Amino acid sequence: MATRGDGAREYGRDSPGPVSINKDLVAATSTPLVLAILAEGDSYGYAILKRVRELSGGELEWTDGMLYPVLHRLERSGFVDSRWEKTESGRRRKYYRVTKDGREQLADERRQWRAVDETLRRVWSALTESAGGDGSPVPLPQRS
Amino acid sequence: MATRGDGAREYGRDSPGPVSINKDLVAATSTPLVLAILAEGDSYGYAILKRVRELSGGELEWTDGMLYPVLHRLERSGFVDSRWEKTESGRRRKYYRVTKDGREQLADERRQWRAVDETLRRVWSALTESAGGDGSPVPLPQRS
DNA sequence: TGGCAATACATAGCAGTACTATGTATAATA
DNA sequence: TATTATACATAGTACTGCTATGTATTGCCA
Repeated sequence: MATRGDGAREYGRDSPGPVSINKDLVAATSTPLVLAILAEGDSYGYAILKRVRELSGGELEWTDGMLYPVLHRLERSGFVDSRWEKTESGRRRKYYRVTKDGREQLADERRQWRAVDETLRRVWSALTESAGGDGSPVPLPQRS
Repeated sequence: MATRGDGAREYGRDSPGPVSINKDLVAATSTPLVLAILAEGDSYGYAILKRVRELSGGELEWTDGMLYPVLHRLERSGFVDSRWEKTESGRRRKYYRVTKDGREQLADERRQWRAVDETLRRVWSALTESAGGDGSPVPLPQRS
């Protein structure tokens, strides 16, 4: 059974603001975030989903349908490998583990993120003076 | 004439490391970065390209072929509007100006970026202890 | 005066892919 | 016995980003 379609509403309700992250940003985040979570220790799909929710304070709501393809892609790329395990209760789980290549990839993703983040901060900082720190409509400071 | 295909190499050479930002991250950056640059003041394609290079210290190398579609999309979405102008020398330029909706969108993009950035920082900070601050292979700290 | 680089904008066309919707299955719980 | 939570998987397509390519003018240098 897939999450979302109904479930998401419930969890998102009480978070500071239902920010709802756009497609592109979600896509840009998935690889570094999954690799980083796996770098904390081996894990499996469902647990990763919960960890993402936890780390983001409920702001990021990934569906299982979007996570598994990411995991498969990472495996095809050699950044993670997987093994099946069985809990005492009999439930099967596929555990993922980050490889050496995966750690290198993670380091590279961080470098990229940093480069972009610094660029954005640089251009935003100038704007911030007129805005109230974070966003909000901005009272048209232009003279042109 | 389109940039890149040869040009990029030249500019990228002396930057700290040719980071080369991946597709997804570039896609996630384009809207907030263009809107922010226009929020500094009205501008046009070629100048925006140079401003991106400048702001990123040469790390981000956008081509004109990818910028113009972004500009057109922003205009279709009502986040910017445009006007033709002519320089003294006779060269025509299309100036873009961020609209009120565009400023709201920019604020929202910043909120999203912040949410995601904080999530990544949270999970990365734990990893950083074992790594050398930024990236580099990481000496396998796991006990499992 | 010829040629190249820089400036300036535009888009066809397709390759690539992210996600929704949907499926299966078991354990726990009410 | 019905529902929720746990657990994984993928077909199919809707979407879109970018490369490659086109046009045109100005300025510079040899």
